[in-house]
Amino acid sequence: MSKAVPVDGEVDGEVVSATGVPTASAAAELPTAVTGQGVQSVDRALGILEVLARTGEAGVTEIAAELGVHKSTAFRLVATLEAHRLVEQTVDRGRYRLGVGILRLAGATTARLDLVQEARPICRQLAADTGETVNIAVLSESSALYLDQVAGSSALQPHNWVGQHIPLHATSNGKVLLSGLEESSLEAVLGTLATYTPHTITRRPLLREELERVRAQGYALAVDELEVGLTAVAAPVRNAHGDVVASMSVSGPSFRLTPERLAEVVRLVTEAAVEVSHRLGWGHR
Amino acid sequence: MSKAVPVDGEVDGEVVSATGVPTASAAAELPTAVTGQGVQSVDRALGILEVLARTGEAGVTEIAAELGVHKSTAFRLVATLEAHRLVEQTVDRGRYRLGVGILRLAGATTARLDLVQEARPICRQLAADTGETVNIAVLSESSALYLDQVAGSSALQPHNWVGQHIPLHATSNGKVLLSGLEESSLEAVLGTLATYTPHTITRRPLLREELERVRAQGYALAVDELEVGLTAVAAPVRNAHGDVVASMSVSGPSFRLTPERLAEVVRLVTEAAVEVSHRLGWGHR
DNA sequence: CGTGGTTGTTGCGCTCGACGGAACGCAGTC
DNA sequence: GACTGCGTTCCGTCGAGCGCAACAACCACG
Repeated sequence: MSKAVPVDGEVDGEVVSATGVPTASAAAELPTAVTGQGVQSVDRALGILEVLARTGEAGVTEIAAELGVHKSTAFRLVATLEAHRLVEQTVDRGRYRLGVGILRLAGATTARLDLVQEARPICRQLAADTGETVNIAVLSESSALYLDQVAGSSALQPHNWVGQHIPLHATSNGKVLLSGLEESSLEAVLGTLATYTPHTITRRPLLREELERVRAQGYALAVDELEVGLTAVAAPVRNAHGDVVASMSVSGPSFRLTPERLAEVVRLVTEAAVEVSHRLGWGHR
Repeated sequence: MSKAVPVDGEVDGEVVSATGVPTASAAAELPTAVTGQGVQSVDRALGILEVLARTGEAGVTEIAAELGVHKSTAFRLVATLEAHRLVEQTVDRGRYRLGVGILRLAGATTARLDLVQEARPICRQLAADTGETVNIAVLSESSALYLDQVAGSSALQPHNWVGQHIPLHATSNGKVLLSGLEESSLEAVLGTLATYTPHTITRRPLLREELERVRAQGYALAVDELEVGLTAVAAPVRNAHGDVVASMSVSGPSFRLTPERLAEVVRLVTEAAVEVSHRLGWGHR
C-alpha cells in the first residue's frame, strides 16, 4: 500500500469536482474518493468523517478497510476525532457515527450563510451569461420579497424590485417558492388570486397543476402573467435540508426571451440555482 | 444595494457572547482546546477547525500562534483541510474560514438523528402556524444544543442557533430540559448562573421554583431573560419512557409575542411537542 | 521608488510521532 | 470450549510530518 512518494509531480491540486471521476493517480486502490496529498493522518481522519457521513454508522474494522489502513490506525484516528466530539460511539464497544461537534462547527459557519452574500457572484455571472436581469427572492408574509437584483447587459435598466413584495401566483419566482410549500401552508399564504393580465393564473386548481409542473421540471416559467411583454424563468435554491429557501430568476422582455432562447436560459438559471444551493450546504446524498 | 433586508452578514465577534464564561483557572499550557492524547497532527487540524469556529476567520500565522506550532505546519494542515472542503480561503492569498464541507457533514448528522427527522415536518407546520422561528434542542455538555431550526414567515432569518451551545437557565428550551432532570444530575449541570439581562434568573432557589412551575404547567417561558426583546416558549419532547429528550420552542421579538398572543402560541407548541413525542413512541402506557 | 514590515507559500534535512503487527478482553455462535 | 468476529492496547520501527529558512507577494511608510 505504500504509495510512491519521493517525487511530487502534479502541482494542480484540483482533484475532486463533484461529478468528476478521480484522477488516475498511481496505485489508487482506495475506493473512497479521498484526496491523495496533504498531511497523511489528517487526510485519513477526514476520510473517516466522509465515510461516516455516507454510511451513517461504521465500526473500526469497516473504516479501516474503507481507508485501506490497519485497524489500530483507524482506531487511533477515530479516538482522536472522538476527543473533539466530531464522532461518537453508539454504545460502549460499539460502532461510530458523527457527533455533535460537527453541529457546533456548522453553527459557526451559519454566520456566512447570508443568502445574498453567497449568491451574488453567481447572480452576476448568470446576468453576464444571459444578458438579462437576475433576481433572488424569498417567501415573506404571503408574498415574494426580492432580496437582490443584478441588471443585465442591456442598456435599459428595468424596474428595481429589491425590497418589493410581489404576488406569488403571477411570477416565476413566486411559483417556485410556492412549489416548496406543503399543502397546508400553501392554503395559508394564498389569498385571492388577483388578475394582472389575461394570462394570469387566477383559478386555484390551475395553479396547483402549475405548481406540480414546477416541482416536476425543477423550474418555473411566467410569460405575460404579471405584465404583458414580461417573461421570467426561475429555479429553486435549497438549503442543507433540501427545503426551498429562495428562488433565483432571469427576466426580460418577451421579445428577447423567445421560446428557442428560453431553453438555454432555463439551463443556465437552474445550474446557477444548484450552485448557490451547494454553497448553502445542499447536495449530500 | 440590497439595503432592504439586513440579513446579518459577517460580523466577526458576533458569536454568542454568552458561552464564554471566563473559566477560572484553566490550564495555561494548553494552547486552545482539548489537546490531550491522540494523533498529533489530527489533533492540531481539528484545533484549527475550532479556532476558525471561534474567530470566524483567521490567517495562517494567527492559527499557528494559536496552536503553538510553526507557520508551515499550520499551513500544511490548513491545506489538507481545504482539500476536503472543510475550510476555504476568502480570496487567493487570503485568510481562511470554515467551508461548505462542514455543512455537508452536518446535514449527514442531522439526517441520522431520528429526532430531527421526525420533528422536522411538525416544526415546519408550527412555524407556519405561528409565523415565528421554531427550534429544537437537546441537553449536551451542561448546555442546550440546538439541533434544528425552521424560520418563521418573516423574511429575515433572525439568528441561526443550530449547533450553538446556549445557557440552560436563561432560555425556555433550557428550562424545559432542566425540568426533565433529577435533583442529583441537576446540580451537576448547573454552574454559575450568569446574568444576561435584568430578567435573568440567577438565584438557584428561584430557578428551582421556576422548574417546578415548568413541570406543573408543561411548558416554559422566557421573556427578555437571555436578550432584551426576545421572547420564547418551549415544551418538552418525550421518548417512549417518558423522559424529556428534547425541547421544542417558538421564539420571536417580544413586541410580536404579546401576552394575549402567547396563550395561543403555548397551545400550539405544546401540541406540536406532544405530536413529536407520540412519533417517538410516547403515550402508550 | 525604494525599504522594511507584513502576509501566505514552498523545499529540505532531521527527528519524533504515527504506523502496522500482534496480542488482549469480550461477545456472540456453531 | 473452541471459534470467530468485534473494539482496544502495547511496542518497536521507519517514514511522514515537523521546524527552519528562504521565497514571493502585498501594504504602509518616507
